[in-house]
Amino acid sequence: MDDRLVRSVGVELSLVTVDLAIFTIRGGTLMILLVERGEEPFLGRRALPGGRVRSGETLDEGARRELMEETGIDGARLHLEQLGAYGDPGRDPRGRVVTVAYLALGPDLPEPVGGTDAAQAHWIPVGDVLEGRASLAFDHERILSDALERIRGKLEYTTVAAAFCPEPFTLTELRTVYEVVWGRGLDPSNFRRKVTGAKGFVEPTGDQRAQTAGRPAALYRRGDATLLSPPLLRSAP
Amino acid sequence: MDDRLVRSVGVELSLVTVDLAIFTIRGGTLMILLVERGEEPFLGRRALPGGRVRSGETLDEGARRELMEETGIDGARLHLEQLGAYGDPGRDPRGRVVTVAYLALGPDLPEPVGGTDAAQAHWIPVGDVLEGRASLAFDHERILSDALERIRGKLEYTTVAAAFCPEPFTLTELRTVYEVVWGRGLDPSNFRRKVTGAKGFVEPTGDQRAQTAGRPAALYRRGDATLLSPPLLRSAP
DNA sequence: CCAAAAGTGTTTCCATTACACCCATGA
DNA sequence: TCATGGGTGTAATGGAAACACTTTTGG
Repeated sequence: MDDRLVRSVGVELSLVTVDLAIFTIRGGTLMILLVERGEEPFLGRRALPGGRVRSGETLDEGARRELMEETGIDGARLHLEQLGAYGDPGRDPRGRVVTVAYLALGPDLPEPVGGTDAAQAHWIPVGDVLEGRASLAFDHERILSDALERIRGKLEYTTVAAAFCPEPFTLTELRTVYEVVWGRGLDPSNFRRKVTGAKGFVEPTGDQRAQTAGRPAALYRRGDATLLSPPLLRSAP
Repeated sequence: MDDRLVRSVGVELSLVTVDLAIFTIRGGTLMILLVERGEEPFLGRRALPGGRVRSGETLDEGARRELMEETGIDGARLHLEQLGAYGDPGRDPRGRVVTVAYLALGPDLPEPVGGTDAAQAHWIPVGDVLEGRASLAFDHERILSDALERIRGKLEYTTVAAAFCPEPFTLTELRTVYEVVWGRGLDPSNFRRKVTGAKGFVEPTGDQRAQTAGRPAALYRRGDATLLSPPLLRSAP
């Protein structure tokens, strides 16, 4: 985008983009999907997938389209919600770019096979980014930490945790979601009571899954409820 | 904004605005600050105050500036937080306008004396709008109801309720905030225990305030804490 | 002294915690 | 039969709900 061009039209216009913070859990680790930038600025640096919003689409539609284009993931299967707008004047060296960040959660998703964009997407442990072992383009680290904080909070009073589990799932798998996101162990028996007692959180399928060892676990699918009340608090009392 | 102009520059550019949902409580009623539009589209219709984001400022700064310009309120004294971005293609008949909505809460604020804009701002009961007795421009009714739902939720697990109270305040005043926003009565004695027991929610000033009748109430000011844990749930159990 | 509003005490109830224990399966 | 993980039972804890009761003021 040419900054002079924008000034010439008389009113301040901005480029509006969507950026996606897509999370999944693989092997007991919380992962974020990042692309390697194929152009300036921040060429070669990792970034959240995203792109321009097109003229006919809503912001949500733009987010789903970018999700598909950059990662090959069908947004219909994911939990997708808006996180917020980020528009500091200095966040993009090319000029004013306002981005609307989205938060997406999905069950163990495949390693994306190069989207239509040249950029290749990869799953990276969230810890690697937050502890400084990988630095992101633009203000994407800020977006990532806001997204993570949002998830941590939402696990308390909603049923979104189930969005991380491929159906059908066991209660241990669901509990692992909480443990990985909160970085804290939960008592299996109390967790079970809470989840099965909350109407509409999970529905038993009636089937079981055999493990390599131990008693087979009952299988569940997601229920209709989205809110969890009373909440399941993360604070250790 | 001229739609053809925007198309002519080759990439999709948008007008980015901020809109403010500013709430206060006056006389036991939750009020929202609305302006009467002085220009097309929606001329004469009520709308949330707001305006264009300027090139050098952050979104937050733009929100505070518009707050000052349109209402004469100094944003430093208010709780102000971003609500989210609204960018449906049809939301403004002039073309694509993405707005970043902000939520502001303040203690019984004065009736604004006409800002720099021609539009005059007035406090309107939120109920009048939500029950259809006043209809708003653009998608501002949607923004208003999202803002209200955000406040209702935030009262549960944060101390923002105190932002509605002019300091110093009594616990009855603080409780009234909850009752007005939630539309439900709370037990005064249990409320008192909860609030005074939560570290950093309110600090006693040591003073008292005499009422027209009854025992004088102790006065408090806001404490340092922003989070309230365990939360104060709105659901009647 | 009475009404009104602030503030305290107490009992009951319910959810969560912590932890002991039982169950079902593979090796 | 033993190790392993799934699942149940239960007593102790702590917060919240309900409501009776006391205190302090103005009329």
